[in-house]
Amino acid sequence: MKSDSQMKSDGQMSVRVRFAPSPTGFLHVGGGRTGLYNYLFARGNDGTFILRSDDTDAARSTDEFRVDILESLRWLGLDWDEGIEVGGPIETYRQSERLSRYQDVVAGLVADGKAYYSFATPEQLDQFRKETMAAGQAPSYDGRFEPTAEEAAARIAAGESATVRFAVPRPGQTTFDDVVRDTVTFDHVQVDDFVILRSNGTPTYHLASTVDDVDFGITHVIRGEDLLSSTPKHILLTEAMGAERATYVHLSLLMGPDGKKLSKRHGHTAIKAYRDEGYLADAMVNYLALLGWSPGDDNTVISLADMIERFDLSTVSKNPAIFDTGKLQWMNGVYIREMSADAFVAAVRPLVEGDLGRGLDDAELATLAEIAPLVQERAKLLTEAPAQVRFLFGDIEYDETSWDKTMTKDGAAEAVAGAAERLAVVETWSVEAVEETLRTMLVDLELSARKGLQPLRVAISGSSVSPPLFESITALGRDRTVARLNTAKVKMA
RNA sequence: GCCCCCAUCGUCCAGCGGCCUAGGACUCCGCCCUUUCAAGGCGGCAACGGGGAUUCGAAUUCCCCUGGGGGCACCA
Repeated sequence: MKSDSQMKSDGQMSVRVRFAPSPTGFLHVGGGRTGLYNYLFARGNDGTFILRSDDTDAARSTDEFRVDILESLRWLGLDWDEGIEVGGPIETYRQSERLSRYQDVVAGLVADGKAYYSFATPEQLDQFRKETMAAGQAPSYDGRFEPTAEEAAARIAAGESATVRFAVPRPGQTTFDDVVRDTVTFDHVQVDDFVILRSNGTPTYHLASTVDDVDFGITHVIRGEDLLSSTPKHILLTEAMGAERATYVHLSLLMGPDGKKLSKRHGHTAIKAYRDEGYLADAMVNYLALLGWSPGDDNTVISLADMIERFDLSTVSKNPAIFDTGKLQWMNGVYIREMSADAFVAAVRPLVEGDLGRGLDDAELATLAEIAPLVQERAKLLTEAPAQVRFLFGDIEYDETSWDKTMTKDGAAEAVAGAAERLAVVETWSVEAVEETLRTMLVDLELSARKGLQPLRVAISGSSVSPPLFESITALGRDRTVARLNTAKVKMA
């Protein structure tokens, strides 16, 4: 099955991994992490990262989800070498387009006696499961209600519909060495004779996924722990096809802050929701990588290149990690501060324009660039930026609490009036000149920095919280600064 | 009910028989810096789930218990 092209020059089988989401939902953070681990492993081992669409469930798959998954992956920067939209040696990477291949495999399995037509009714199966469970046994269906092969063939020939089930060999057991979980064994009495082909002729997940892993030459199946107990089915199928089993790697699942399975009620689970909230892809990737893996030393902020170099599947943690946005937020702040001012302006500009409801002209863009470094230091999320720079581009509203807290204090009126007067006549408008002017004023008026400067902040920005004052005033410009000071002065009188 | 997996600070990780009076990061709390808010610096609180066993020695190995998670579909 494995072709020569998959062999590296040193004779080692080259790594081929796949990320195979099904378009029945948005790409969520757990999926993102699984994709990332596949990506890191492939990149670090000179391997091939494949994106496949496990869309055998036509009823639940939608184009909206298909698009979301691709966009989310691209946003994260997890580019794939083969698969959806980029193509490769396989004709198609969509399972919905490989139906005949699955049907052929199933036909072969039936011919070999490794699978059989099943006519058991849902009611029969239901009752069987109830009874075996009540009897303290595993509710695994073993084909006990099925007719003989000859009879089955006759009924099929007569046009009756049936599912096809894989005949799990019993007694028996399947053991495999999972890279993160070590040796795992399942007794076949725990494994159901699972359906591989539905009565409508479409394959189930187990069949399609296994056939594809074999056909695509997947060497390492890296996926969520929810599939751990399905692995015997996949191994049995693989070997029934005469193929060699892949190496399995089951990643623990992501939990919500309450330790329960991560779900909507914990907040956003969709990757793109984080983008929209103002998270940076780099921060997200860094955070996700550390949820279950560490580079081994004390580093927590680590570049993608370093991650690739140091990532090691065998050191991935076995225990489920809680997805906690607190640390993600901190990390996002770190990444925002690391951005170049240009990159930051580019990222934040649409947000600012959206907030203003209009575009920024060149002069305003220059102002934004000027203040950008100061905003970067104060933002944990890109989406916080608009509120911080709003006073530079639009009309201000006074925050009531801020006003009451500062403008009614002793010296506030004098400071505002004095600043208006002095700033109006500053010769060269610069941060240094503004600072010098105002500091001189503080001395002249015998005001502390707190008493003399805070009122100015409220006057020009509307709030007692803003980027640093001298820079803000400088960026605002002389005319508007003086106008705002005068407006405040009138309001205070 | 049955099977499988997991178990170190509130959270994410380090630790792979002695280097552990258990280390780092986030959070939280002090202090410093300071025109606000941040950022930064310094310091602090905080954990090996319980019980056996092995061993000269156990967070590290084994067993049991407890707790958490996953699975048992014509979903993936």
